Amino acid sequence: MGRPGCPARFFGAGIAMAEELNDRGRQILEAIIEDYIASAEPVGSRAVTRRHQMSISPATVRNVMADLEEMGYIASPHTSAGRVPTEKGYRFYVDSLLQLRQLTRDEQLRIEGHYRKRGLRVEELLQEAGKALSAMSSYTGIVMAPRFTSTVFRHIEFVRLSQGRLLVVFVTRSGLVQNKLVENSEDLSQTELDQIGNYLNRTLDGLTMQQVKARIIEEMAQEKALYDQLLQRALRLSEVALRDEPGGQLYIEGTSKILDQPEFADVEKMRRLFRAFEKKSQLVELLDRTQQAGGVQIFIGSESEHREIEGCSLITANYSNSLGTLGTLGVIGPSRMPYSMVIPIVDYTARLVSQLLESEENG
Amino acid sequence: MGRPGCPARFFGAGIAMAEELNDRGRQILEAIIEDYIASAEPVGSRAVTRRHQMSISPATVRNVMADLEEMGYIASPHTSAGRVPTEKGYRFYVDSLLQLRQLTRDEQLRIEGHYRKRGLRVEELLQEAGKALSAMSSYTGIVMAPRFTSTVFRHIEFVRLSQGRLLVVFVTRSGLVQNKLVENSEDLSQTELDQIGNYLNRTLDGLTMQQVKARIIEEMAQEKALYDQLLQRALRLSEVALRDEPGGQLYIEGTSKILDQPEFADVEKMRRLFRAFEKKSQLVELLDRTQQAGGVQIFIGSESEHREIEGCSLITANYSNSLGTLGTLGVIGPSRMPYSMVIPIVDYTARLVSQLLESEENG
DNA sequence: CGTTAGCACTCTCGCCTCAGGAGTGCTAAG
DNA sequence: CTTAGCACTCCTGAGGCGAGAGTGCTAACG
Repeated sequence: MGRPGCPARFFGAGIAMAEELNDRGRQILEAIIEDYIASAEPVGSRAVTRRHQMSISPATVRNVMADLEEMGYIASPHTSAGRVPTEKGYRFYVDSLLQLRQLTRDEQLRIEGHYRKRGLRVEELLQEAGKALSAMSSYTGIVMAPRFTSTVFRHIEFVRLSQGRLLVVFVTRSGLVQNKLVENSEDLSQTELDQIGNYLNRTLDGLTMQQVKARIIEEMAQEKALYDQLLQRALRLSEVALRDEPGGQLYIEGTSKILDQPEFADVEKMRRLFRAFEKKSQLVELLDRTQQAGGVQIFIGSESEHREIEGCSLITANYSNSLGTLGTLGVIGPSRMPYSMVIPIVDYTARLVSQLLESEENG
Repeated sequence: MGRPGCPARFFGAGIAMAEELNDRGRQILEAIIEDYIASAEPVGSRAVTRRHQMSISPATVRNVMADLEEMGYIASPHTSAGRVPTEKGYRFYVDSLLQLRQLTRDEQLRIEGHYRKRGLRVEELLQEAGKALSAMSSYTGIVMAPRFTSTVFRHIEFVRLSQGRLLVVFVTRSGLVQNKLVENSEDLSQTELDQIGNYLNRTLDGLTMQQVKARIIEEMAQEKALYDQLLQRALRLSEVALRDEPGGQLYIEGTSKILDQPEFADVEKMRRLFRAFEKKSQLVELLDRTQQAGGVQIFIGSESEHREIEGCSLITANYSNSLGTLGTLGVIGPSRMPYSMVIPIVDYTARLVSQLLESEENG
């Protein structure tokens, strides 16, 4: 990333493909894809020669295009239209042909401008990131809040709401607040809850949530818990509170940008996509899968195995702190997307968000 | 509400109109509107006589329709199409003609079913309400979280994040959690913050946020604050924390339902509407205005003074606790909407949410 | 005087045709 | 292997046409 002039390699693979294609083939495929990205219209053989000043005739291009079609990189909507890239075509383009643009200083500043406001809470920061992604790319921005397990414990608080019902409030070191309702058969007074809270705050400060969980299970197994009622209660309560962690909050910004894309003039396609936006769980699952790998990842169309986002691509990157990956953010738009532009935007945003969160943690 | 067979009167007014129209005129207007609501297609004179078994001829109906058109209740898209209700027509219908349906027991149960899950936090409850509204009405559900000022203070907590930056977490009695980042020139230790928190929790429990604010200002004016450093800090901190209250969170559910409506086959209209959904601030403002009045309120088209939702109607009701109005919820859909059905749904949901929140508060 | 039947008129909509244009694949020549 | 030429296919938009729906007007009717 950030090395202009150097083709990148992304999630998914087109290893064998490179062999099949000679230099001219690649060049023509690139021309077709870039023209199509720019115009959203099928690209004919003449357009290729004209726009890219190649020293070959349209007829030659046609021969090559026929080969490309047979290999599955492009397809024609009907006999006498030009050619349109297939998913395989985009994949090859992204893996082997794409020259990433360097963001200009001005673009960087525009992205950073979204975070200028003082006193942004983490939630607001993430939402702003979504807006920034959308505004810069003209597509839909997606930001997944940090996975709970990867955050660092800072504070816990138990608030008694009513008989047996209490609210557990967690604060992470970066200032992310999450809360959970717990129904507890044993009705503890607020004073008792405060004691428990104090104990846990003293004990757990600075651990990751994962470590917190491990610690609690470990301590529960130890014998001394049996004799110390406060400890016992504290462990039981926090175990319940941590049992099923809150699902990663998802921020989706700029959905209306999708309406501007010509490929979604078809209402049915659009409806599917919007349904997908509403059913966030699937997206969360998809984004979750990207968390293993680092760097920028690209899903093209059906590679994501979600039919709802047919014809769409998803570009994601992780943001992280010194301890590791926190969450994922990215852009979703039509497969016909200026990757050379959007990829650096996503990449830069991820770095920026990482930085900002890091600085929040360290003040 | 809930008195079937009894025309209702809603926000906005058609006072003088009732005089202009004789019984037959009303009957025909009602027939036109109901047919149009059912079919989304212009209604002709024959359709009126046929579907509603009137003992008058189409020619007579035509005469009446011409009058209705002149009075501005209906309009024709072009010379030889049927008639379509105007905003004024809908308004008159809603104010004077509409017979509200009683929800069946089954429908009530279906609404209630959305809240069956145990351990719903307030945030989740409100989101579920949005989903329920959308699912029951087939339009878009909107729920505005309680205005901060009208909630009841339960707990406050200050968490030090880093040098001079701290997070204030409020919990309301119903279990709503809100947090705010405060930059404080004086760097207080966590122990000091805890002291301050304890003090405020003892002092403010059970007051509404409005009262809390008043109390703080009052105490700040008193002399004793000058001599007690803890008190002084507590007051100053909480004043900062309360300074500009967090804007009411807005839950919008079921936006994709809009895509199913024939009136939004026009992409441009749809785009405007989705933009409006994204710019939540306008909607919040609109909903805010409804908070003064009680009961169910109806905005038809441009009555809301927001061009974005042209062709749409908004049906809202407040939910409340024993102390007064908390927030607003409702449904947004095309003006061509089965009001007799949607109004009871909104009304019932508002009552249900009020009840559920009330029971949360009292356990 | 209100109501109704009849009728000419208007407008939309779907369907067809037709010409123009774009782009292809094939063939044969360079 | 490349290229020019050409016949062919298919989409697109314009224009024309008939069917259908619905209207407004007029004149007759009770």
